[in-house]
Amino acid sequence: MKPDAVRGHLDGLVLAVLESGPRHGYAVIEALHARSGGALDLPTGTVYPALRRLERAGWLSGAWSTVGGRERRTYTLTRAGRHALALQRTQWSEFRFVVDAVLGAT
Amino acid sequence: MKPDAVRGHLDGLVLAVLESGPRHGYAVIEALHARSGGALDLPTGTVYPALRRLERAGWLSGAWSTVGGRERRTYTLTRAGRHALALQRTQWSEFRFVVDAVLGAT
DNA sequence: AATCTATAAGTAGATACGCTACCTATACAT
DNA sequence: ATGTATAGGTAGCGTATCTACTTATAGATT
Repeated sequence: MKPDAVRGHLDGLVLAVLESGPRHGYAVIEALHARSGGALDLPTGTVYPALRRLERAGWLSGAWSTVGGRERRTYTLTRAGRHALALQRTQWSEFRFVVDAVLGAT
Repeated sequence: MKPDAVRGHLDGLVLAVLESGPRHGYAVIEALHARSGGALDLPTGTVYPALRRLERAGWLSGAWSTVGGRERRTYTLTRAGRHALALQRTQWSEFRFVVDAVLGAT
């Protein structure tokens, strides 16, 4: 997987793994890794800023807690986030269709 | 189609429309538009620099000609370009699979 | 005791690339 | 004379992702 491929699609991916329940950043990275069959191994420097960005956008709400002596920031999908996720899915669907058509996905 | 979606995938799209034969830049834009069912309407400021970049990479070879009083730069897919296109296709295939898996393309 | 690994959060800065907004020019239709 | 389609291009912006780094705790290993 070339580095820049996820660009423009990361938001949807992050929102999707938070759909099944709240997670903290590190767990989001692990979930992306797991659900992609190991293909996605995104660095913290990519995911943490993305989570903050999505929080600023009102799609996630973040809350601090302490678990096992470690600080965690747990993110929960907001109602707006659910709508955003739905939009991301339709946009992905359209994009996939377009690229398939042009690329000649035989 | 949101602006940045094609990022990281444009090269493959351009190479793909040149697979069926040489085209000049303007015709590449039109071909992308047509083959995407109108979804892709990429500005010259996106496509022209991309063509130059692909030429520098050795994937295209460009040549000037004059048709109907207008200057044209016609781009032809090189052998390396064909290999690059094949690679782009497999990478797209993988990427699509991964995003589908994470996004839960139900 | 010291070191390593896993877990957990983050920031700073660089890079790349697509986009916006321009400019130039010819042919042809209005 | 103006507008539209065709054809080429550049300059600079924005920003999302990546690289590389820091800080910290818990537990395992040496």
